[in-house]
Amino acid sequence: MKPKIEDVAKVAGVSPTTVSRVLNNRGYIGEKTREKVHKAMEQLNYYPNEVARSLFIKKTFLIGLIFPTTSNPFYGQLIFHLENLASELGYKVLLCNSQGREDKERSYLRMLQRNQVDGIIAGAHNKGIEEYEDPNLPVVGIDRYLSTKIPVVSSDNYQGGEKATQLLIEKGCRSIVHINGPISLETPANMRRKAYEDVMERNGLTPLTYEYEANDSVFSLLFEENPEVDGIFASDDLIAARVMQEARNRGIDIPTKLKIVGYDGTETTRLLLPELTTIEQPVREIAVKALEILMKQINKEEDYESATILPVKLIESDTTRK
Amino acid sequence: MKPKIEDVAKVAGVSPTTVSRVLNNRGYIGEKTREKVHKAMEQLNYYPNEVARSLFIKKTFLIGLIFPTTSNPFYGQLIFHLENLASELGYKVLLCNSQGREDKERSYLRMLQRNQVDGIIAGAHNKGIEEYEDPNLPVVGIDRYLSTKIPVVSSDNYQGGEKATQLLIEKGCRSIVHINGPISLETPANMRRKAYEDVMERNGLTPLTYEYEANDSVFSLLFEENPEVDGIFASDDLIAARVMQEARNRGIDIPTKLKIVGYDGTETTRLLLPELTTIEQPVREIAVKALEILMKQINKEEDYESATILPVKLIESDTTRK
DNA sequence: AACAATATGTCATCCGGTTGACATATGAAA
DNA sequence: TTTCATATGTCAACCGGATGACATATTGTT
Repeated sequence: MKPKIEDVAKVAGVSPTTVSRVLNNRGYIGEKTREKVHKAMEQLNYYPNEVARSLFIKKTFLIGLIFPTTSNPFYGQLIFHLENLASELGYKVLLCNSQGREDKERSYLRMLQRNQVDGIIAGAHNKGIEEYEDPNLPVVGIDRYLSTKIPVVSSDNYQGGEKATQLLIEKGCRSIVHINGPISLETPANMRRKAYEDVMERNGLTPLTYEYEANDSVFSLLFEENPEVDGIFASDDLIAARVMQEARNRGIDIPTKLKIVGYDGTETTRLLLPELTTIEQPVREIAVKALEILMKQINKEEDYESATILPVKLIESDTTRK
Repeated sequence: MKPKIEDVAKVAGVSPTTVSRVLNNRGYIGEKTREKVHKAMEQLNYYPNEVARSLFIKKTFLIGLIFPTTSNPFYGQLIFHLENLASELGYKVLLCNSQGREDKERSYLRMLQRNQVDGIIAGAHNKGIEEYEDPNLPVVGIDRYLSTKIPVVSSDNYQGGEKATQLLIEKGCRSIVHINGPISLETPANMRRKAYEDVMERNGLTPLTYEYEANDSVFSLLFEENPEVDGIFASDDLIAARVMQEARNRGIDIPTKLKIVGYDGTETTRLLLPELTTIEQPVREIAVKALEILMKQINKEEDYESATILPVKLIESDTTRK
C-alpha cells in the first residue's frame, strides 16, 4: 500500500501534524525534526496524494486544453508552449482533442468541470456551445469568440490577410483566389478572408473564395473554374501544400505562373516546406498571453484584456519569389 | 458555491444517500425519485466532484503521457490517437512534454505519481531514469526500453532500416549514407541503423553514419566529406527534409543524382512533403496496442506481451523514383 | 395474513491530507 | 526567576462523495 502521512510520522517518530508542517512549511519546525521527516519520507518513498490535497484546498492546479487535434502542427506547437509555460507555473495540463466536433467539445467541457480544473484554454472551433456562457470558471479563448464574457487571444488575422493579399498584388498577380477551411462566422480567422476581400476591392480586383470542407475536389475545381488564376492565398499551410501539389500535377510553374501564400508558418512547415511563402503566427506569444490572462482570472485579478491581438509576420520564400 | 450532493438532496426532497444511489445506480430507486433527483441536478447545474470521488474509490481514470514534444508531427499524431482512444475508454490524459530533458522527465514522473494517475505511457528518450525500475504503477514504453519489467511497443525499426536501405541499393545507389538523431543505445530506433549497416555489408558496401545533434553543420559536412554520395537514409522525415534542402542548395538533383528515404511518414509530412519516399510507422496501431497493454495492467490481467513490434510500410515517392 | 421485494431514510465511517485550537516542553534572553 | 519565542504533540473538524449496516414503509404475491 502507498504510504501516507501517518506512516511517515510513525517511522520518523513524530506526529502526523508535524509531518504536514514539514511538507507545507508552516509553523515552527526544528532542523533535526525536518531531517528525520525527510529521511522517513525517502525511506518509505513517500509522496503526497495530490487528490486528497486538492479536495481540501479546493484547487487542483489543473488546466484543461481543448483544441481540435495535436496532429495539426499549429495546434501541436501551440499546445507544446502552453503545456510548457503552465508547467513552469506549477500547473498541469489535461489534454482534449475535440476534433472539430461539437458533442466532443461539450462533453470535454463537462469532464473538465467535474475534474475541478482551475481554468480552461480553448481553441476548438465549434459554434454555439452555450455552456461557455456561464462556465463558472476561468476560460480563455484562442482565435475564437466563445462568449461575450470570455477573453480572446489571437494573432492579427486581418493584418495577415492584408499582408498576404498585398504581397500577391505587388508581385503582379491579378487573378487571386482565396481558399479557406470551414467557415464559422464567429471566428477571428474569418478576418483573413475579410482582409483579402477588402484589399482586392481596394485594388479594383474581384475577390473569389473557395471553401475546403474535407472534400478534396475543391483543389481541382479551383483550377478548372479559374484557368487564369495567378495567385492563391490559402488560409493555412496545409491547404497551401495541397494547392502546390495540384499546380504541380497540372504543370503550372510556381512562382512564374502561380504565386502562393500560406498561413501559420509553424516550425514543422518551415522545415518540411521552406519554399512556401507564409504568414507566421506568433505561436509562443499567443500561448504566453493566453496563460497570462488565465492566471489573472484564476488569481482574481480584474485587470486583464478582453481581447488581445498579436502581430503576424510575413515570411517570404520561393512560392512568391523568382 | 458549487452545489454538492447535499444541496441536490435538499432540492429534490430526498436524502444524500438516495442522490448518491441515483448517481451510481446502486440499490433500489423508484422512477419518480430518479426524475426528481435529475431535475434537481439540472436546476442547480450540479456535476459530481471527481476529485472527491477519486479519493474514495482510489482511482482517477487519469493517464500520464510523457513525450518529448507535441510540436513534432510524429508525437503530435501519436498523442492525438492516444488521447482519443483513452477518452473512448473513459480515461483522461495528463500531457507532459519532456523536451528530451532527463530532469524534466524525472519531475514529470513524480508529478504523475503524486496525482495518482492510473498509468503512464512514455515515449521520451532519456537514458537511465532509475525511477522506472519500480514505478509502482502501470507503465508502457513506446519505442523505448524503460526497464526490464516495462512492456514496450514499437514499430519494426529493423525492418524499416532494411526496407529503406534495400530500396536505395535496388535503385542503384552505391554510396549510401545514414543520418540519425542523437544516439541512445537503449532505443529500439537504433535498430534502424543496425539494419542499415547489416544490409550495406551484406551487399559489400561500406556503411557510414552521421549523427545530428542540433548542430546544423552536419548537413553541409555530409556533402563536403562525401561528394560521391548518391543515397541518403534519414532516421526521420524532418532530417530528410533538411537533407533535401541542402542538396537543392548545392544543385544536386533529386532523384537523378541523389535518392533520399525518410522515416515516420506522418500525415503532416505526407501533406507537406508528398515527394519524399519514407517508411511509414503504424502510428495508430502503436497507440492502440500501447493502450491495450496499459489497460491490461490497470485491470490486473497478467497476459500482456512484454514487447510488441508492429510492421512498417514503405511509401515510395519522387525522391527515389524518376 | 404473512412474506418478500422494492423503495427510501438515517447514521457512521472512510479516503488522505490540512488546519485551527490548545496544551506542553525547552532554552535563551531579560 | 520570569518570560517569551521556538518546537512539538493531541484532537477534532473538514473537503465531497461512497458505502455498509440497519430501520421503516409501501407494494405485491401467495
